[in-house]
Amino acid sequence: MGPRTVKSEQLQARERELIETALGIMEQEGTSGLTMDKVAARVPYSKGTVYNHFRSREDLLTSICNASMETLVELFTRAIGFQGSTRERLLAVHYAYLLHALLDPTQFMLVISAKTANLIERTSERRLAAHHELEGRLMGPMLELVDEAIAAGELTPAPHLDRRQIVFTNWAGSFGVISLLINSQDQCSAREDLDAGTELFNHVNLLLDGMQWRPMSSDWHYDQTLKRIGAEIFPGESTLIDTP
Amino acid sequence: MGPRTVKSEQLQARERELIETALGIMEQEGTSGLTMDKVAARVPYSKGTVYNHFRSREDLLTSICNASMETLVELFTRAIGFQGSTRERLLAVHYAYLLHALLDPTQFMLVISAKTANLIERTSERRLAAHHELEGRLMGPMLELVDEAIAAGELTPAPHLDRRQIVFTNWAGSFGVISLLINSQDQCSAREDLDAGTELFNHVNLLLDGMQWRPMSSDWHYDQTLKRIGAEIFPGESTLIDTP
DNA sequence: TTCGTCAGTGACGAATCGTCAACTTACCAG
DNA sequence: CTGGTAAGTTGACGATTCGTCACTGACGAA
Repeated sequence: MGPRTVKSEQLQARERELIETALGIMEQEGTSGLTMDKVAARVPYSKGTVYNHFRSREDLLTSICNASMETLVELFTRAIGFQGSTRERLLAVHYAYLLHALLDPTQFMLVISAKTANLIERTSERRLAAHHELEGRLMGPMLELVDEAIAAGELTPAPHLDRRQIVFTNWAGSFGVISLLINSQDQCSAREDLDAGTELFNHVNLLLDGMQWRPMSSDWHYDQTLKRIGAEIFPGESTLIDTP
Repeated sequence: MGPRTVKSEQLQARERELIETALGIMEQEGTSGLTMDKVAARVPYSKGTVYNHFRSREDLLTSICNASMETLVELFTRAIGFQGSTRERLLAVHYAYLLHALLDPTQFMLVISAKTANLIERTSERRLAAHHELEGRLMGPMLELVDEAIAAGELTPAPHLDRRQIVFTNWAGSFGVISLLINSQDQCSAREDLDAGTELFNHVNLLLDGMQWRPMSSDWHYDQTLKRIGAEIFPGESTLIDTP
C-alpha cells in the first residue's frame, strides 16, 4: 500500500465521521437546523476542512441522502429474501420502505429535496453520480422481482406497461402514501385517523390487484403475510408497524 | 360600512400584493431564492410592514401554498363538472392536479414542505387554519364523487375501505407519481423516458381497476376520455399534457 | 539544516432573518 | 385651529450563516 491509499482511507473515514455528525444534528434539530458551523463545531476539524469534503451545505445534504439510501439498499435486500410468492416479496419491499421512513422521517424526506433544481446545482458531480448509482441499486432488485413474476406466470403485464413502469408505479405509490402521512402529527382534516401502514398496504394491494399480480388479494390473506414479514424479516424493527 | 371594514380591505389587498410579488420572485429564482428583503425591495412598503403581515418567511411560504391551493380548488371544480361516468370525472380531477403541477412545479412542491414540523411551528395559527380549511375544500368534491359512484352502483368498496380512504389513496398516488417525475430534467437512471402524464394515468387506472370502479379499463377506452377532458374542460392549458 | 508543498485554519465579507426604538400619519377633543 | 394619542411604518441593527482565502505549520526531500 502506498501512502496515497492510506491517506484516501483516512479521508473516507473522516467523511463518514462528518456525515455521522451531521446526522446527529439533523436528528436533534431537523434539516433546517443543520448548519455547516455546527458540524465544524462538533468535530475536531475546522470549517475549511469541512468545506474540503463538501462543496456546500447542499452537497452535504445529498451525501446524507446517499448514506440513507445505502441503508435502504440493505433493507431491500433483506426484504427480497422473504420466503413466499413474488407478490409477497414485493410487499416485503414496501414494508422495508415504510420501516425506513418511520425509523427516520427526516432522512426519508430528503429524497424529495434532493430532486430540487437548486440542490442539484450546488452538489458536486461525484456526489450526484453516486446518487444515481444508488437509485439503480434500489431499483435493480425490484426489476428482477418483476421479471421473476412474469417468468413464473404470476404477472402478465398489459402491453402498455413495461417492467420499469411497473417498478416506478410501485415506488411512486409507496412514496406518495408515506410522504403524506409521515408528518401527520398535525391534525389535518383529511388525514386524521389515517395510519401510514394501513393506507400503504391498502394502496399497494389495490395497485397489484389492478395489474392482476397473482395471487389476487381476494384469493390470499395478505394480512397474514404482513405479520410474517414483520416477524421473520424485521423482528427488531417491526414494532413500529401495526399490522391490522 | 365602517372605517374598520375599509381598512381591513386595504390590508387584504396589500397582502395579495405581497403574495403576488413573492410568487414573481419564486418564479424567477425558486423557493430558496425567495427572501424577505427581496420582497420588501420590490414593494412600496418596508420590511417591517412585510413582517406585519407575515410572522416569518415560513408564514409567507404557507400563504403562497394556500394561494396555490385556491387556484387548485377552482381547477377541481371545473374538473368535477365533466360530463361522463363518475370514474371519468375522477380522472378529470387527476388531470386537473397534473395540470396544476405542470403549470407551476415550484408551487406544487410547496405542499410537501408545508407539512414540515419546522415550517408549521413558524406559521401563524390563522394561516394554518386557512390551510386546513382549504384541504377540506379540496377533498370535499372528491368525497362527493365517491358517494355518487357508490349510489350509482359503479363502485362497491371493500369493507375495509371507507370513503375517506378511497379519496386519500387517489390523492397519494397522484401526488407520488407527479412529485417524482415533475423535476426530472435530470437524467435519473430509473426515471428517464418516463412521462408524468402517461405514468399518472397508468397509476390511477391500476388503482381504480384494483377497487373495481366501473367501467373497468378493460371495458372502456380511457385514452379517449383523457382527450375529451383536455379538449372540453381545459382547452387552453391541455397542450401541456400529451394524451397517448 | 533549509526549503517547498499542501492540508488545515479561522477571521472575514456578504447575505439574510427578525426586532425595535424612533418616526409619521390619522384622527379626535377642546 | 391646536395639541395629543393611538396606530401604523420605517430602516438600522444584532445575530446567524454561508463560503472564501490569505496565512500557518508539519513533514519530507535535498
